[in-house]
Amino acid sequence: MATGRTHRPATRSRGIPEATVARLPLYLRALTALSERSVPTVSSEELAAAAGVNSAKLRKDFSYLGSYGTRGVGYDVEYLVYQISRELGLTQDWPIVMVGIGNLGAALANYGGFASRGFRVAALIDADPAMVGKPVAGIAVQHIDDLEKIVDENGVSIGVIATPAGAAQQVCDRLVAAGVTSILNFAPTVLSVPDGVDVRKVDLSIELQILAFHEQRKAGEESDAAAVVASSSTASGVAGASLRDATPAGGRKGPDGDMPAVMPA
Amino acid sequence: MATGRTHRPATRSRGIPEATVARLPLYLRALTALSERSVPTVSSEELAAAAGVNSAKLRKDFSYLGSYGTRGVGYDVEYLVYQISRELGLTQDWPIVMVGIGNLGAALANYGGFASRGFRVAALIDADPAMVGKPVAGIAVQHIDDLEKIVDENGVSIGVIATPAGAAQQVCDRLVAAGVTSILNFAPTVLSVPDGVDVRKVDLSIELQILAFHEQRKAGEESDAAAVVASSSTASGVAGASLRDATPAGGRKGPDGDMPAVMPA
DNA sequence: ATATGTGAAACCCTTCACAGCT
DNA sequence: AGCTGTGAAGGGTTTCACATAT
Repeated sequence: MATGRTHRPATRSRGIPEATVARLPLYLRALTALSERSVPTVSSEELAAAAGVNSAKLRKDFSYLGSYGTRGVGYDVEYLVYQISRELGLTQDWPIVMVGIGNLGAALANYGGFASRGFRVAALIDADPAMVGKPVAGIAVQHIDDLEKIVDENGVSIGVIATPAGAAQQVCDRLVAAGVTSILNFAPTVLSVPDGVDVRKVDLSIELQILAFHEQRKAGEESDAAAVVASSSTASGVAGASLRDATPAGGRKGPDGDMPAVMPA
Repeated sequence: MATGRTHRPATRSRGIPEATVARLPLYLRALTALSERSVPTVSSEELAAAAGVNSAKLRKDFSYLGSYGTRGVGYDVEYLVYQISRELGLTQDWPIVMVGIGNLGAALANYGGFASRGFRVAALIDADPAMVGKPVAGIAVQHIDDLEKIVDENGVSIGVIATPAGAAQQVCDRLVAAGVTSILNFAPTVLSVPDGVDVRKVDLSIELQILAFHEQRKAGEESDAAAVVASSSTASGVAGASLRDATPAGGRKGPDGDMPAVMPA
C-alpha cells in the first residue's frame, strides 16, 4: 500500500449519497434564481422542473438533508438556500489556485461563476516566465516555482489544473504534496492521487464523444437518410431493434465491421 | 406530449449501458497512447490502470462490444482502437458549431482536443456584431442571424453553447429548430429540449461545489483541530430560531445549524 | 385539499469469482 | 499458466405509491 490510488476515493460522505450531492448545486442555482425574484416558497414539483429533475428524486434528495419542507405548502426558498449552501460548505470561503494560464486557464479565471459562490481565486500560476506578472482577470500570474509557498500561505485546499496533458500529473503531485486535497482537472489525462484526495475531471473531448455515440445511433435509427429533420421521433415504445444485432453472435468477434485497410488518424 | 422534456433523454443506447459509453473515450485515449508507443497488446489489468478504472469493470465494458480479446494474451491495441472508434462514431467526421465566442468560447475553439478526434469546427457564431468577421482559432466568426443557414449547409448535428446563461435557452431552441440533435452546454442553465435531443452539460462551478462538499467533510473528520481557519462558527449549539419568520418551525428539522442572522451572499 | 417524506419495488452499475479458452 | 468473458452477488440510485402532516 501507500501507493497512489487512481480515482475518486468516494469519501464516504456521512449519509448523503454521492448522486444527491452532485445535484445539490443544481437545486441551489434554481433556488437562488427564485430567491432573486422574491418567490417565498416552491413545491417539489416546481423546483424539480426548474432544476431539470423529477420531483420524487428531489424530495428524496432533500430528505437526506432533513425535513425542510412543509406538507401541503412546499419549501421555503430562503431557508433551503441557506441549508443547501451550508451542506455544500459554501458558507465559508474557499481559496483556490489555478495552474496553467493558457487559453483555457485564462478563460476560466475570467469566468465569474467562481467568485459568485464561495470560491476565491487566490492565485494564478504558470510555468512560462513570459506569463509571470501579467494580470489575468485582475490577478498577476505567479511562477510555478512558488507553488508550495502560495498554497501554504493562502491555506489552499482546492486546486484547478488547466495545463497541457503532459504537465498535469507533475503539477498534481506538487499540489498534493503542498497540501491540496481536492483537484479539478481540465487536462485530458488520468491523474493518480493518494487516498484522501478527490479528483474531478472535466474533459470536453470526452463529452463530445459521448454525444457522437448517441448521434450515430440516432442516424442509424432513422429510415436511412442522414438528415434528421427537426421533429422528435418520440418512439415511446421500446422501438429501436433496427439493423445491427447486439449479441456478439455465437461464433466470434463483435457485431460487424472489421479492420479497415487504413486506420483513422 | 409536444412539451419539451427537460434533460438527458437517455437514448436507450441499444445494449451498451450509458456508464460504459461514458468510459469508452477514456479507454480510447489510453489505447491511443499505447498505439503511439507501438505497444502491440495490453492486458485488461494494464489498460485499466492506464484508464483509471478497475480491470473487472473494463472487461465487462468490453464484453458489451464483443469478444475482442484473446484469453491468455490480452487485447490487440490497434484492433481495439478501431473498434471503439467505430462504436463511438468517430470514424466519421462530425461538423460542429459553437455559439458564443467570448472568453470561454474562444478558449474552447482554440483547444485542440476537438479536431484531433473526428470533430471539425464548422463555424463559430456570436451575437455581437463587433465579433463578426474576426478570426478565432483561424475561423472567421459569423453572426447568429445566419445560424439556421450555417447548420443546414454544413449538415451540423452537434452544437456547443458557450453563451451567457441568459441567452442559452434561446440559442438552444434555434439550434434544435435548425436540426441539431446533440448539444454540449457550457452555460450555467438547465436547457429544455424536445425528446430525441441529447444535452450534456459542463459546469465548472458545480464541479467545484461538489469538491467543496467533500473538502468540508474532510476538515470536519480531522481530530478536532480546526484545519480550515477563518471558519464561520455556525452557531454550534442549537441556536434559537433566530429572526426570519422564514423558519418553517415544526417537528424534526435537520441535523444542525439554523438560519444565521446574516445570509451569506 | 394539497404536497411532503419515505418504505418498497425496480433498475442500473460494480465487483466478485471462476469457468473456459489460448 | 495466464487472461478473458461472464453469471451471480452486492450496492447504489431512481421511481412508485401512499401514509402523514398542515
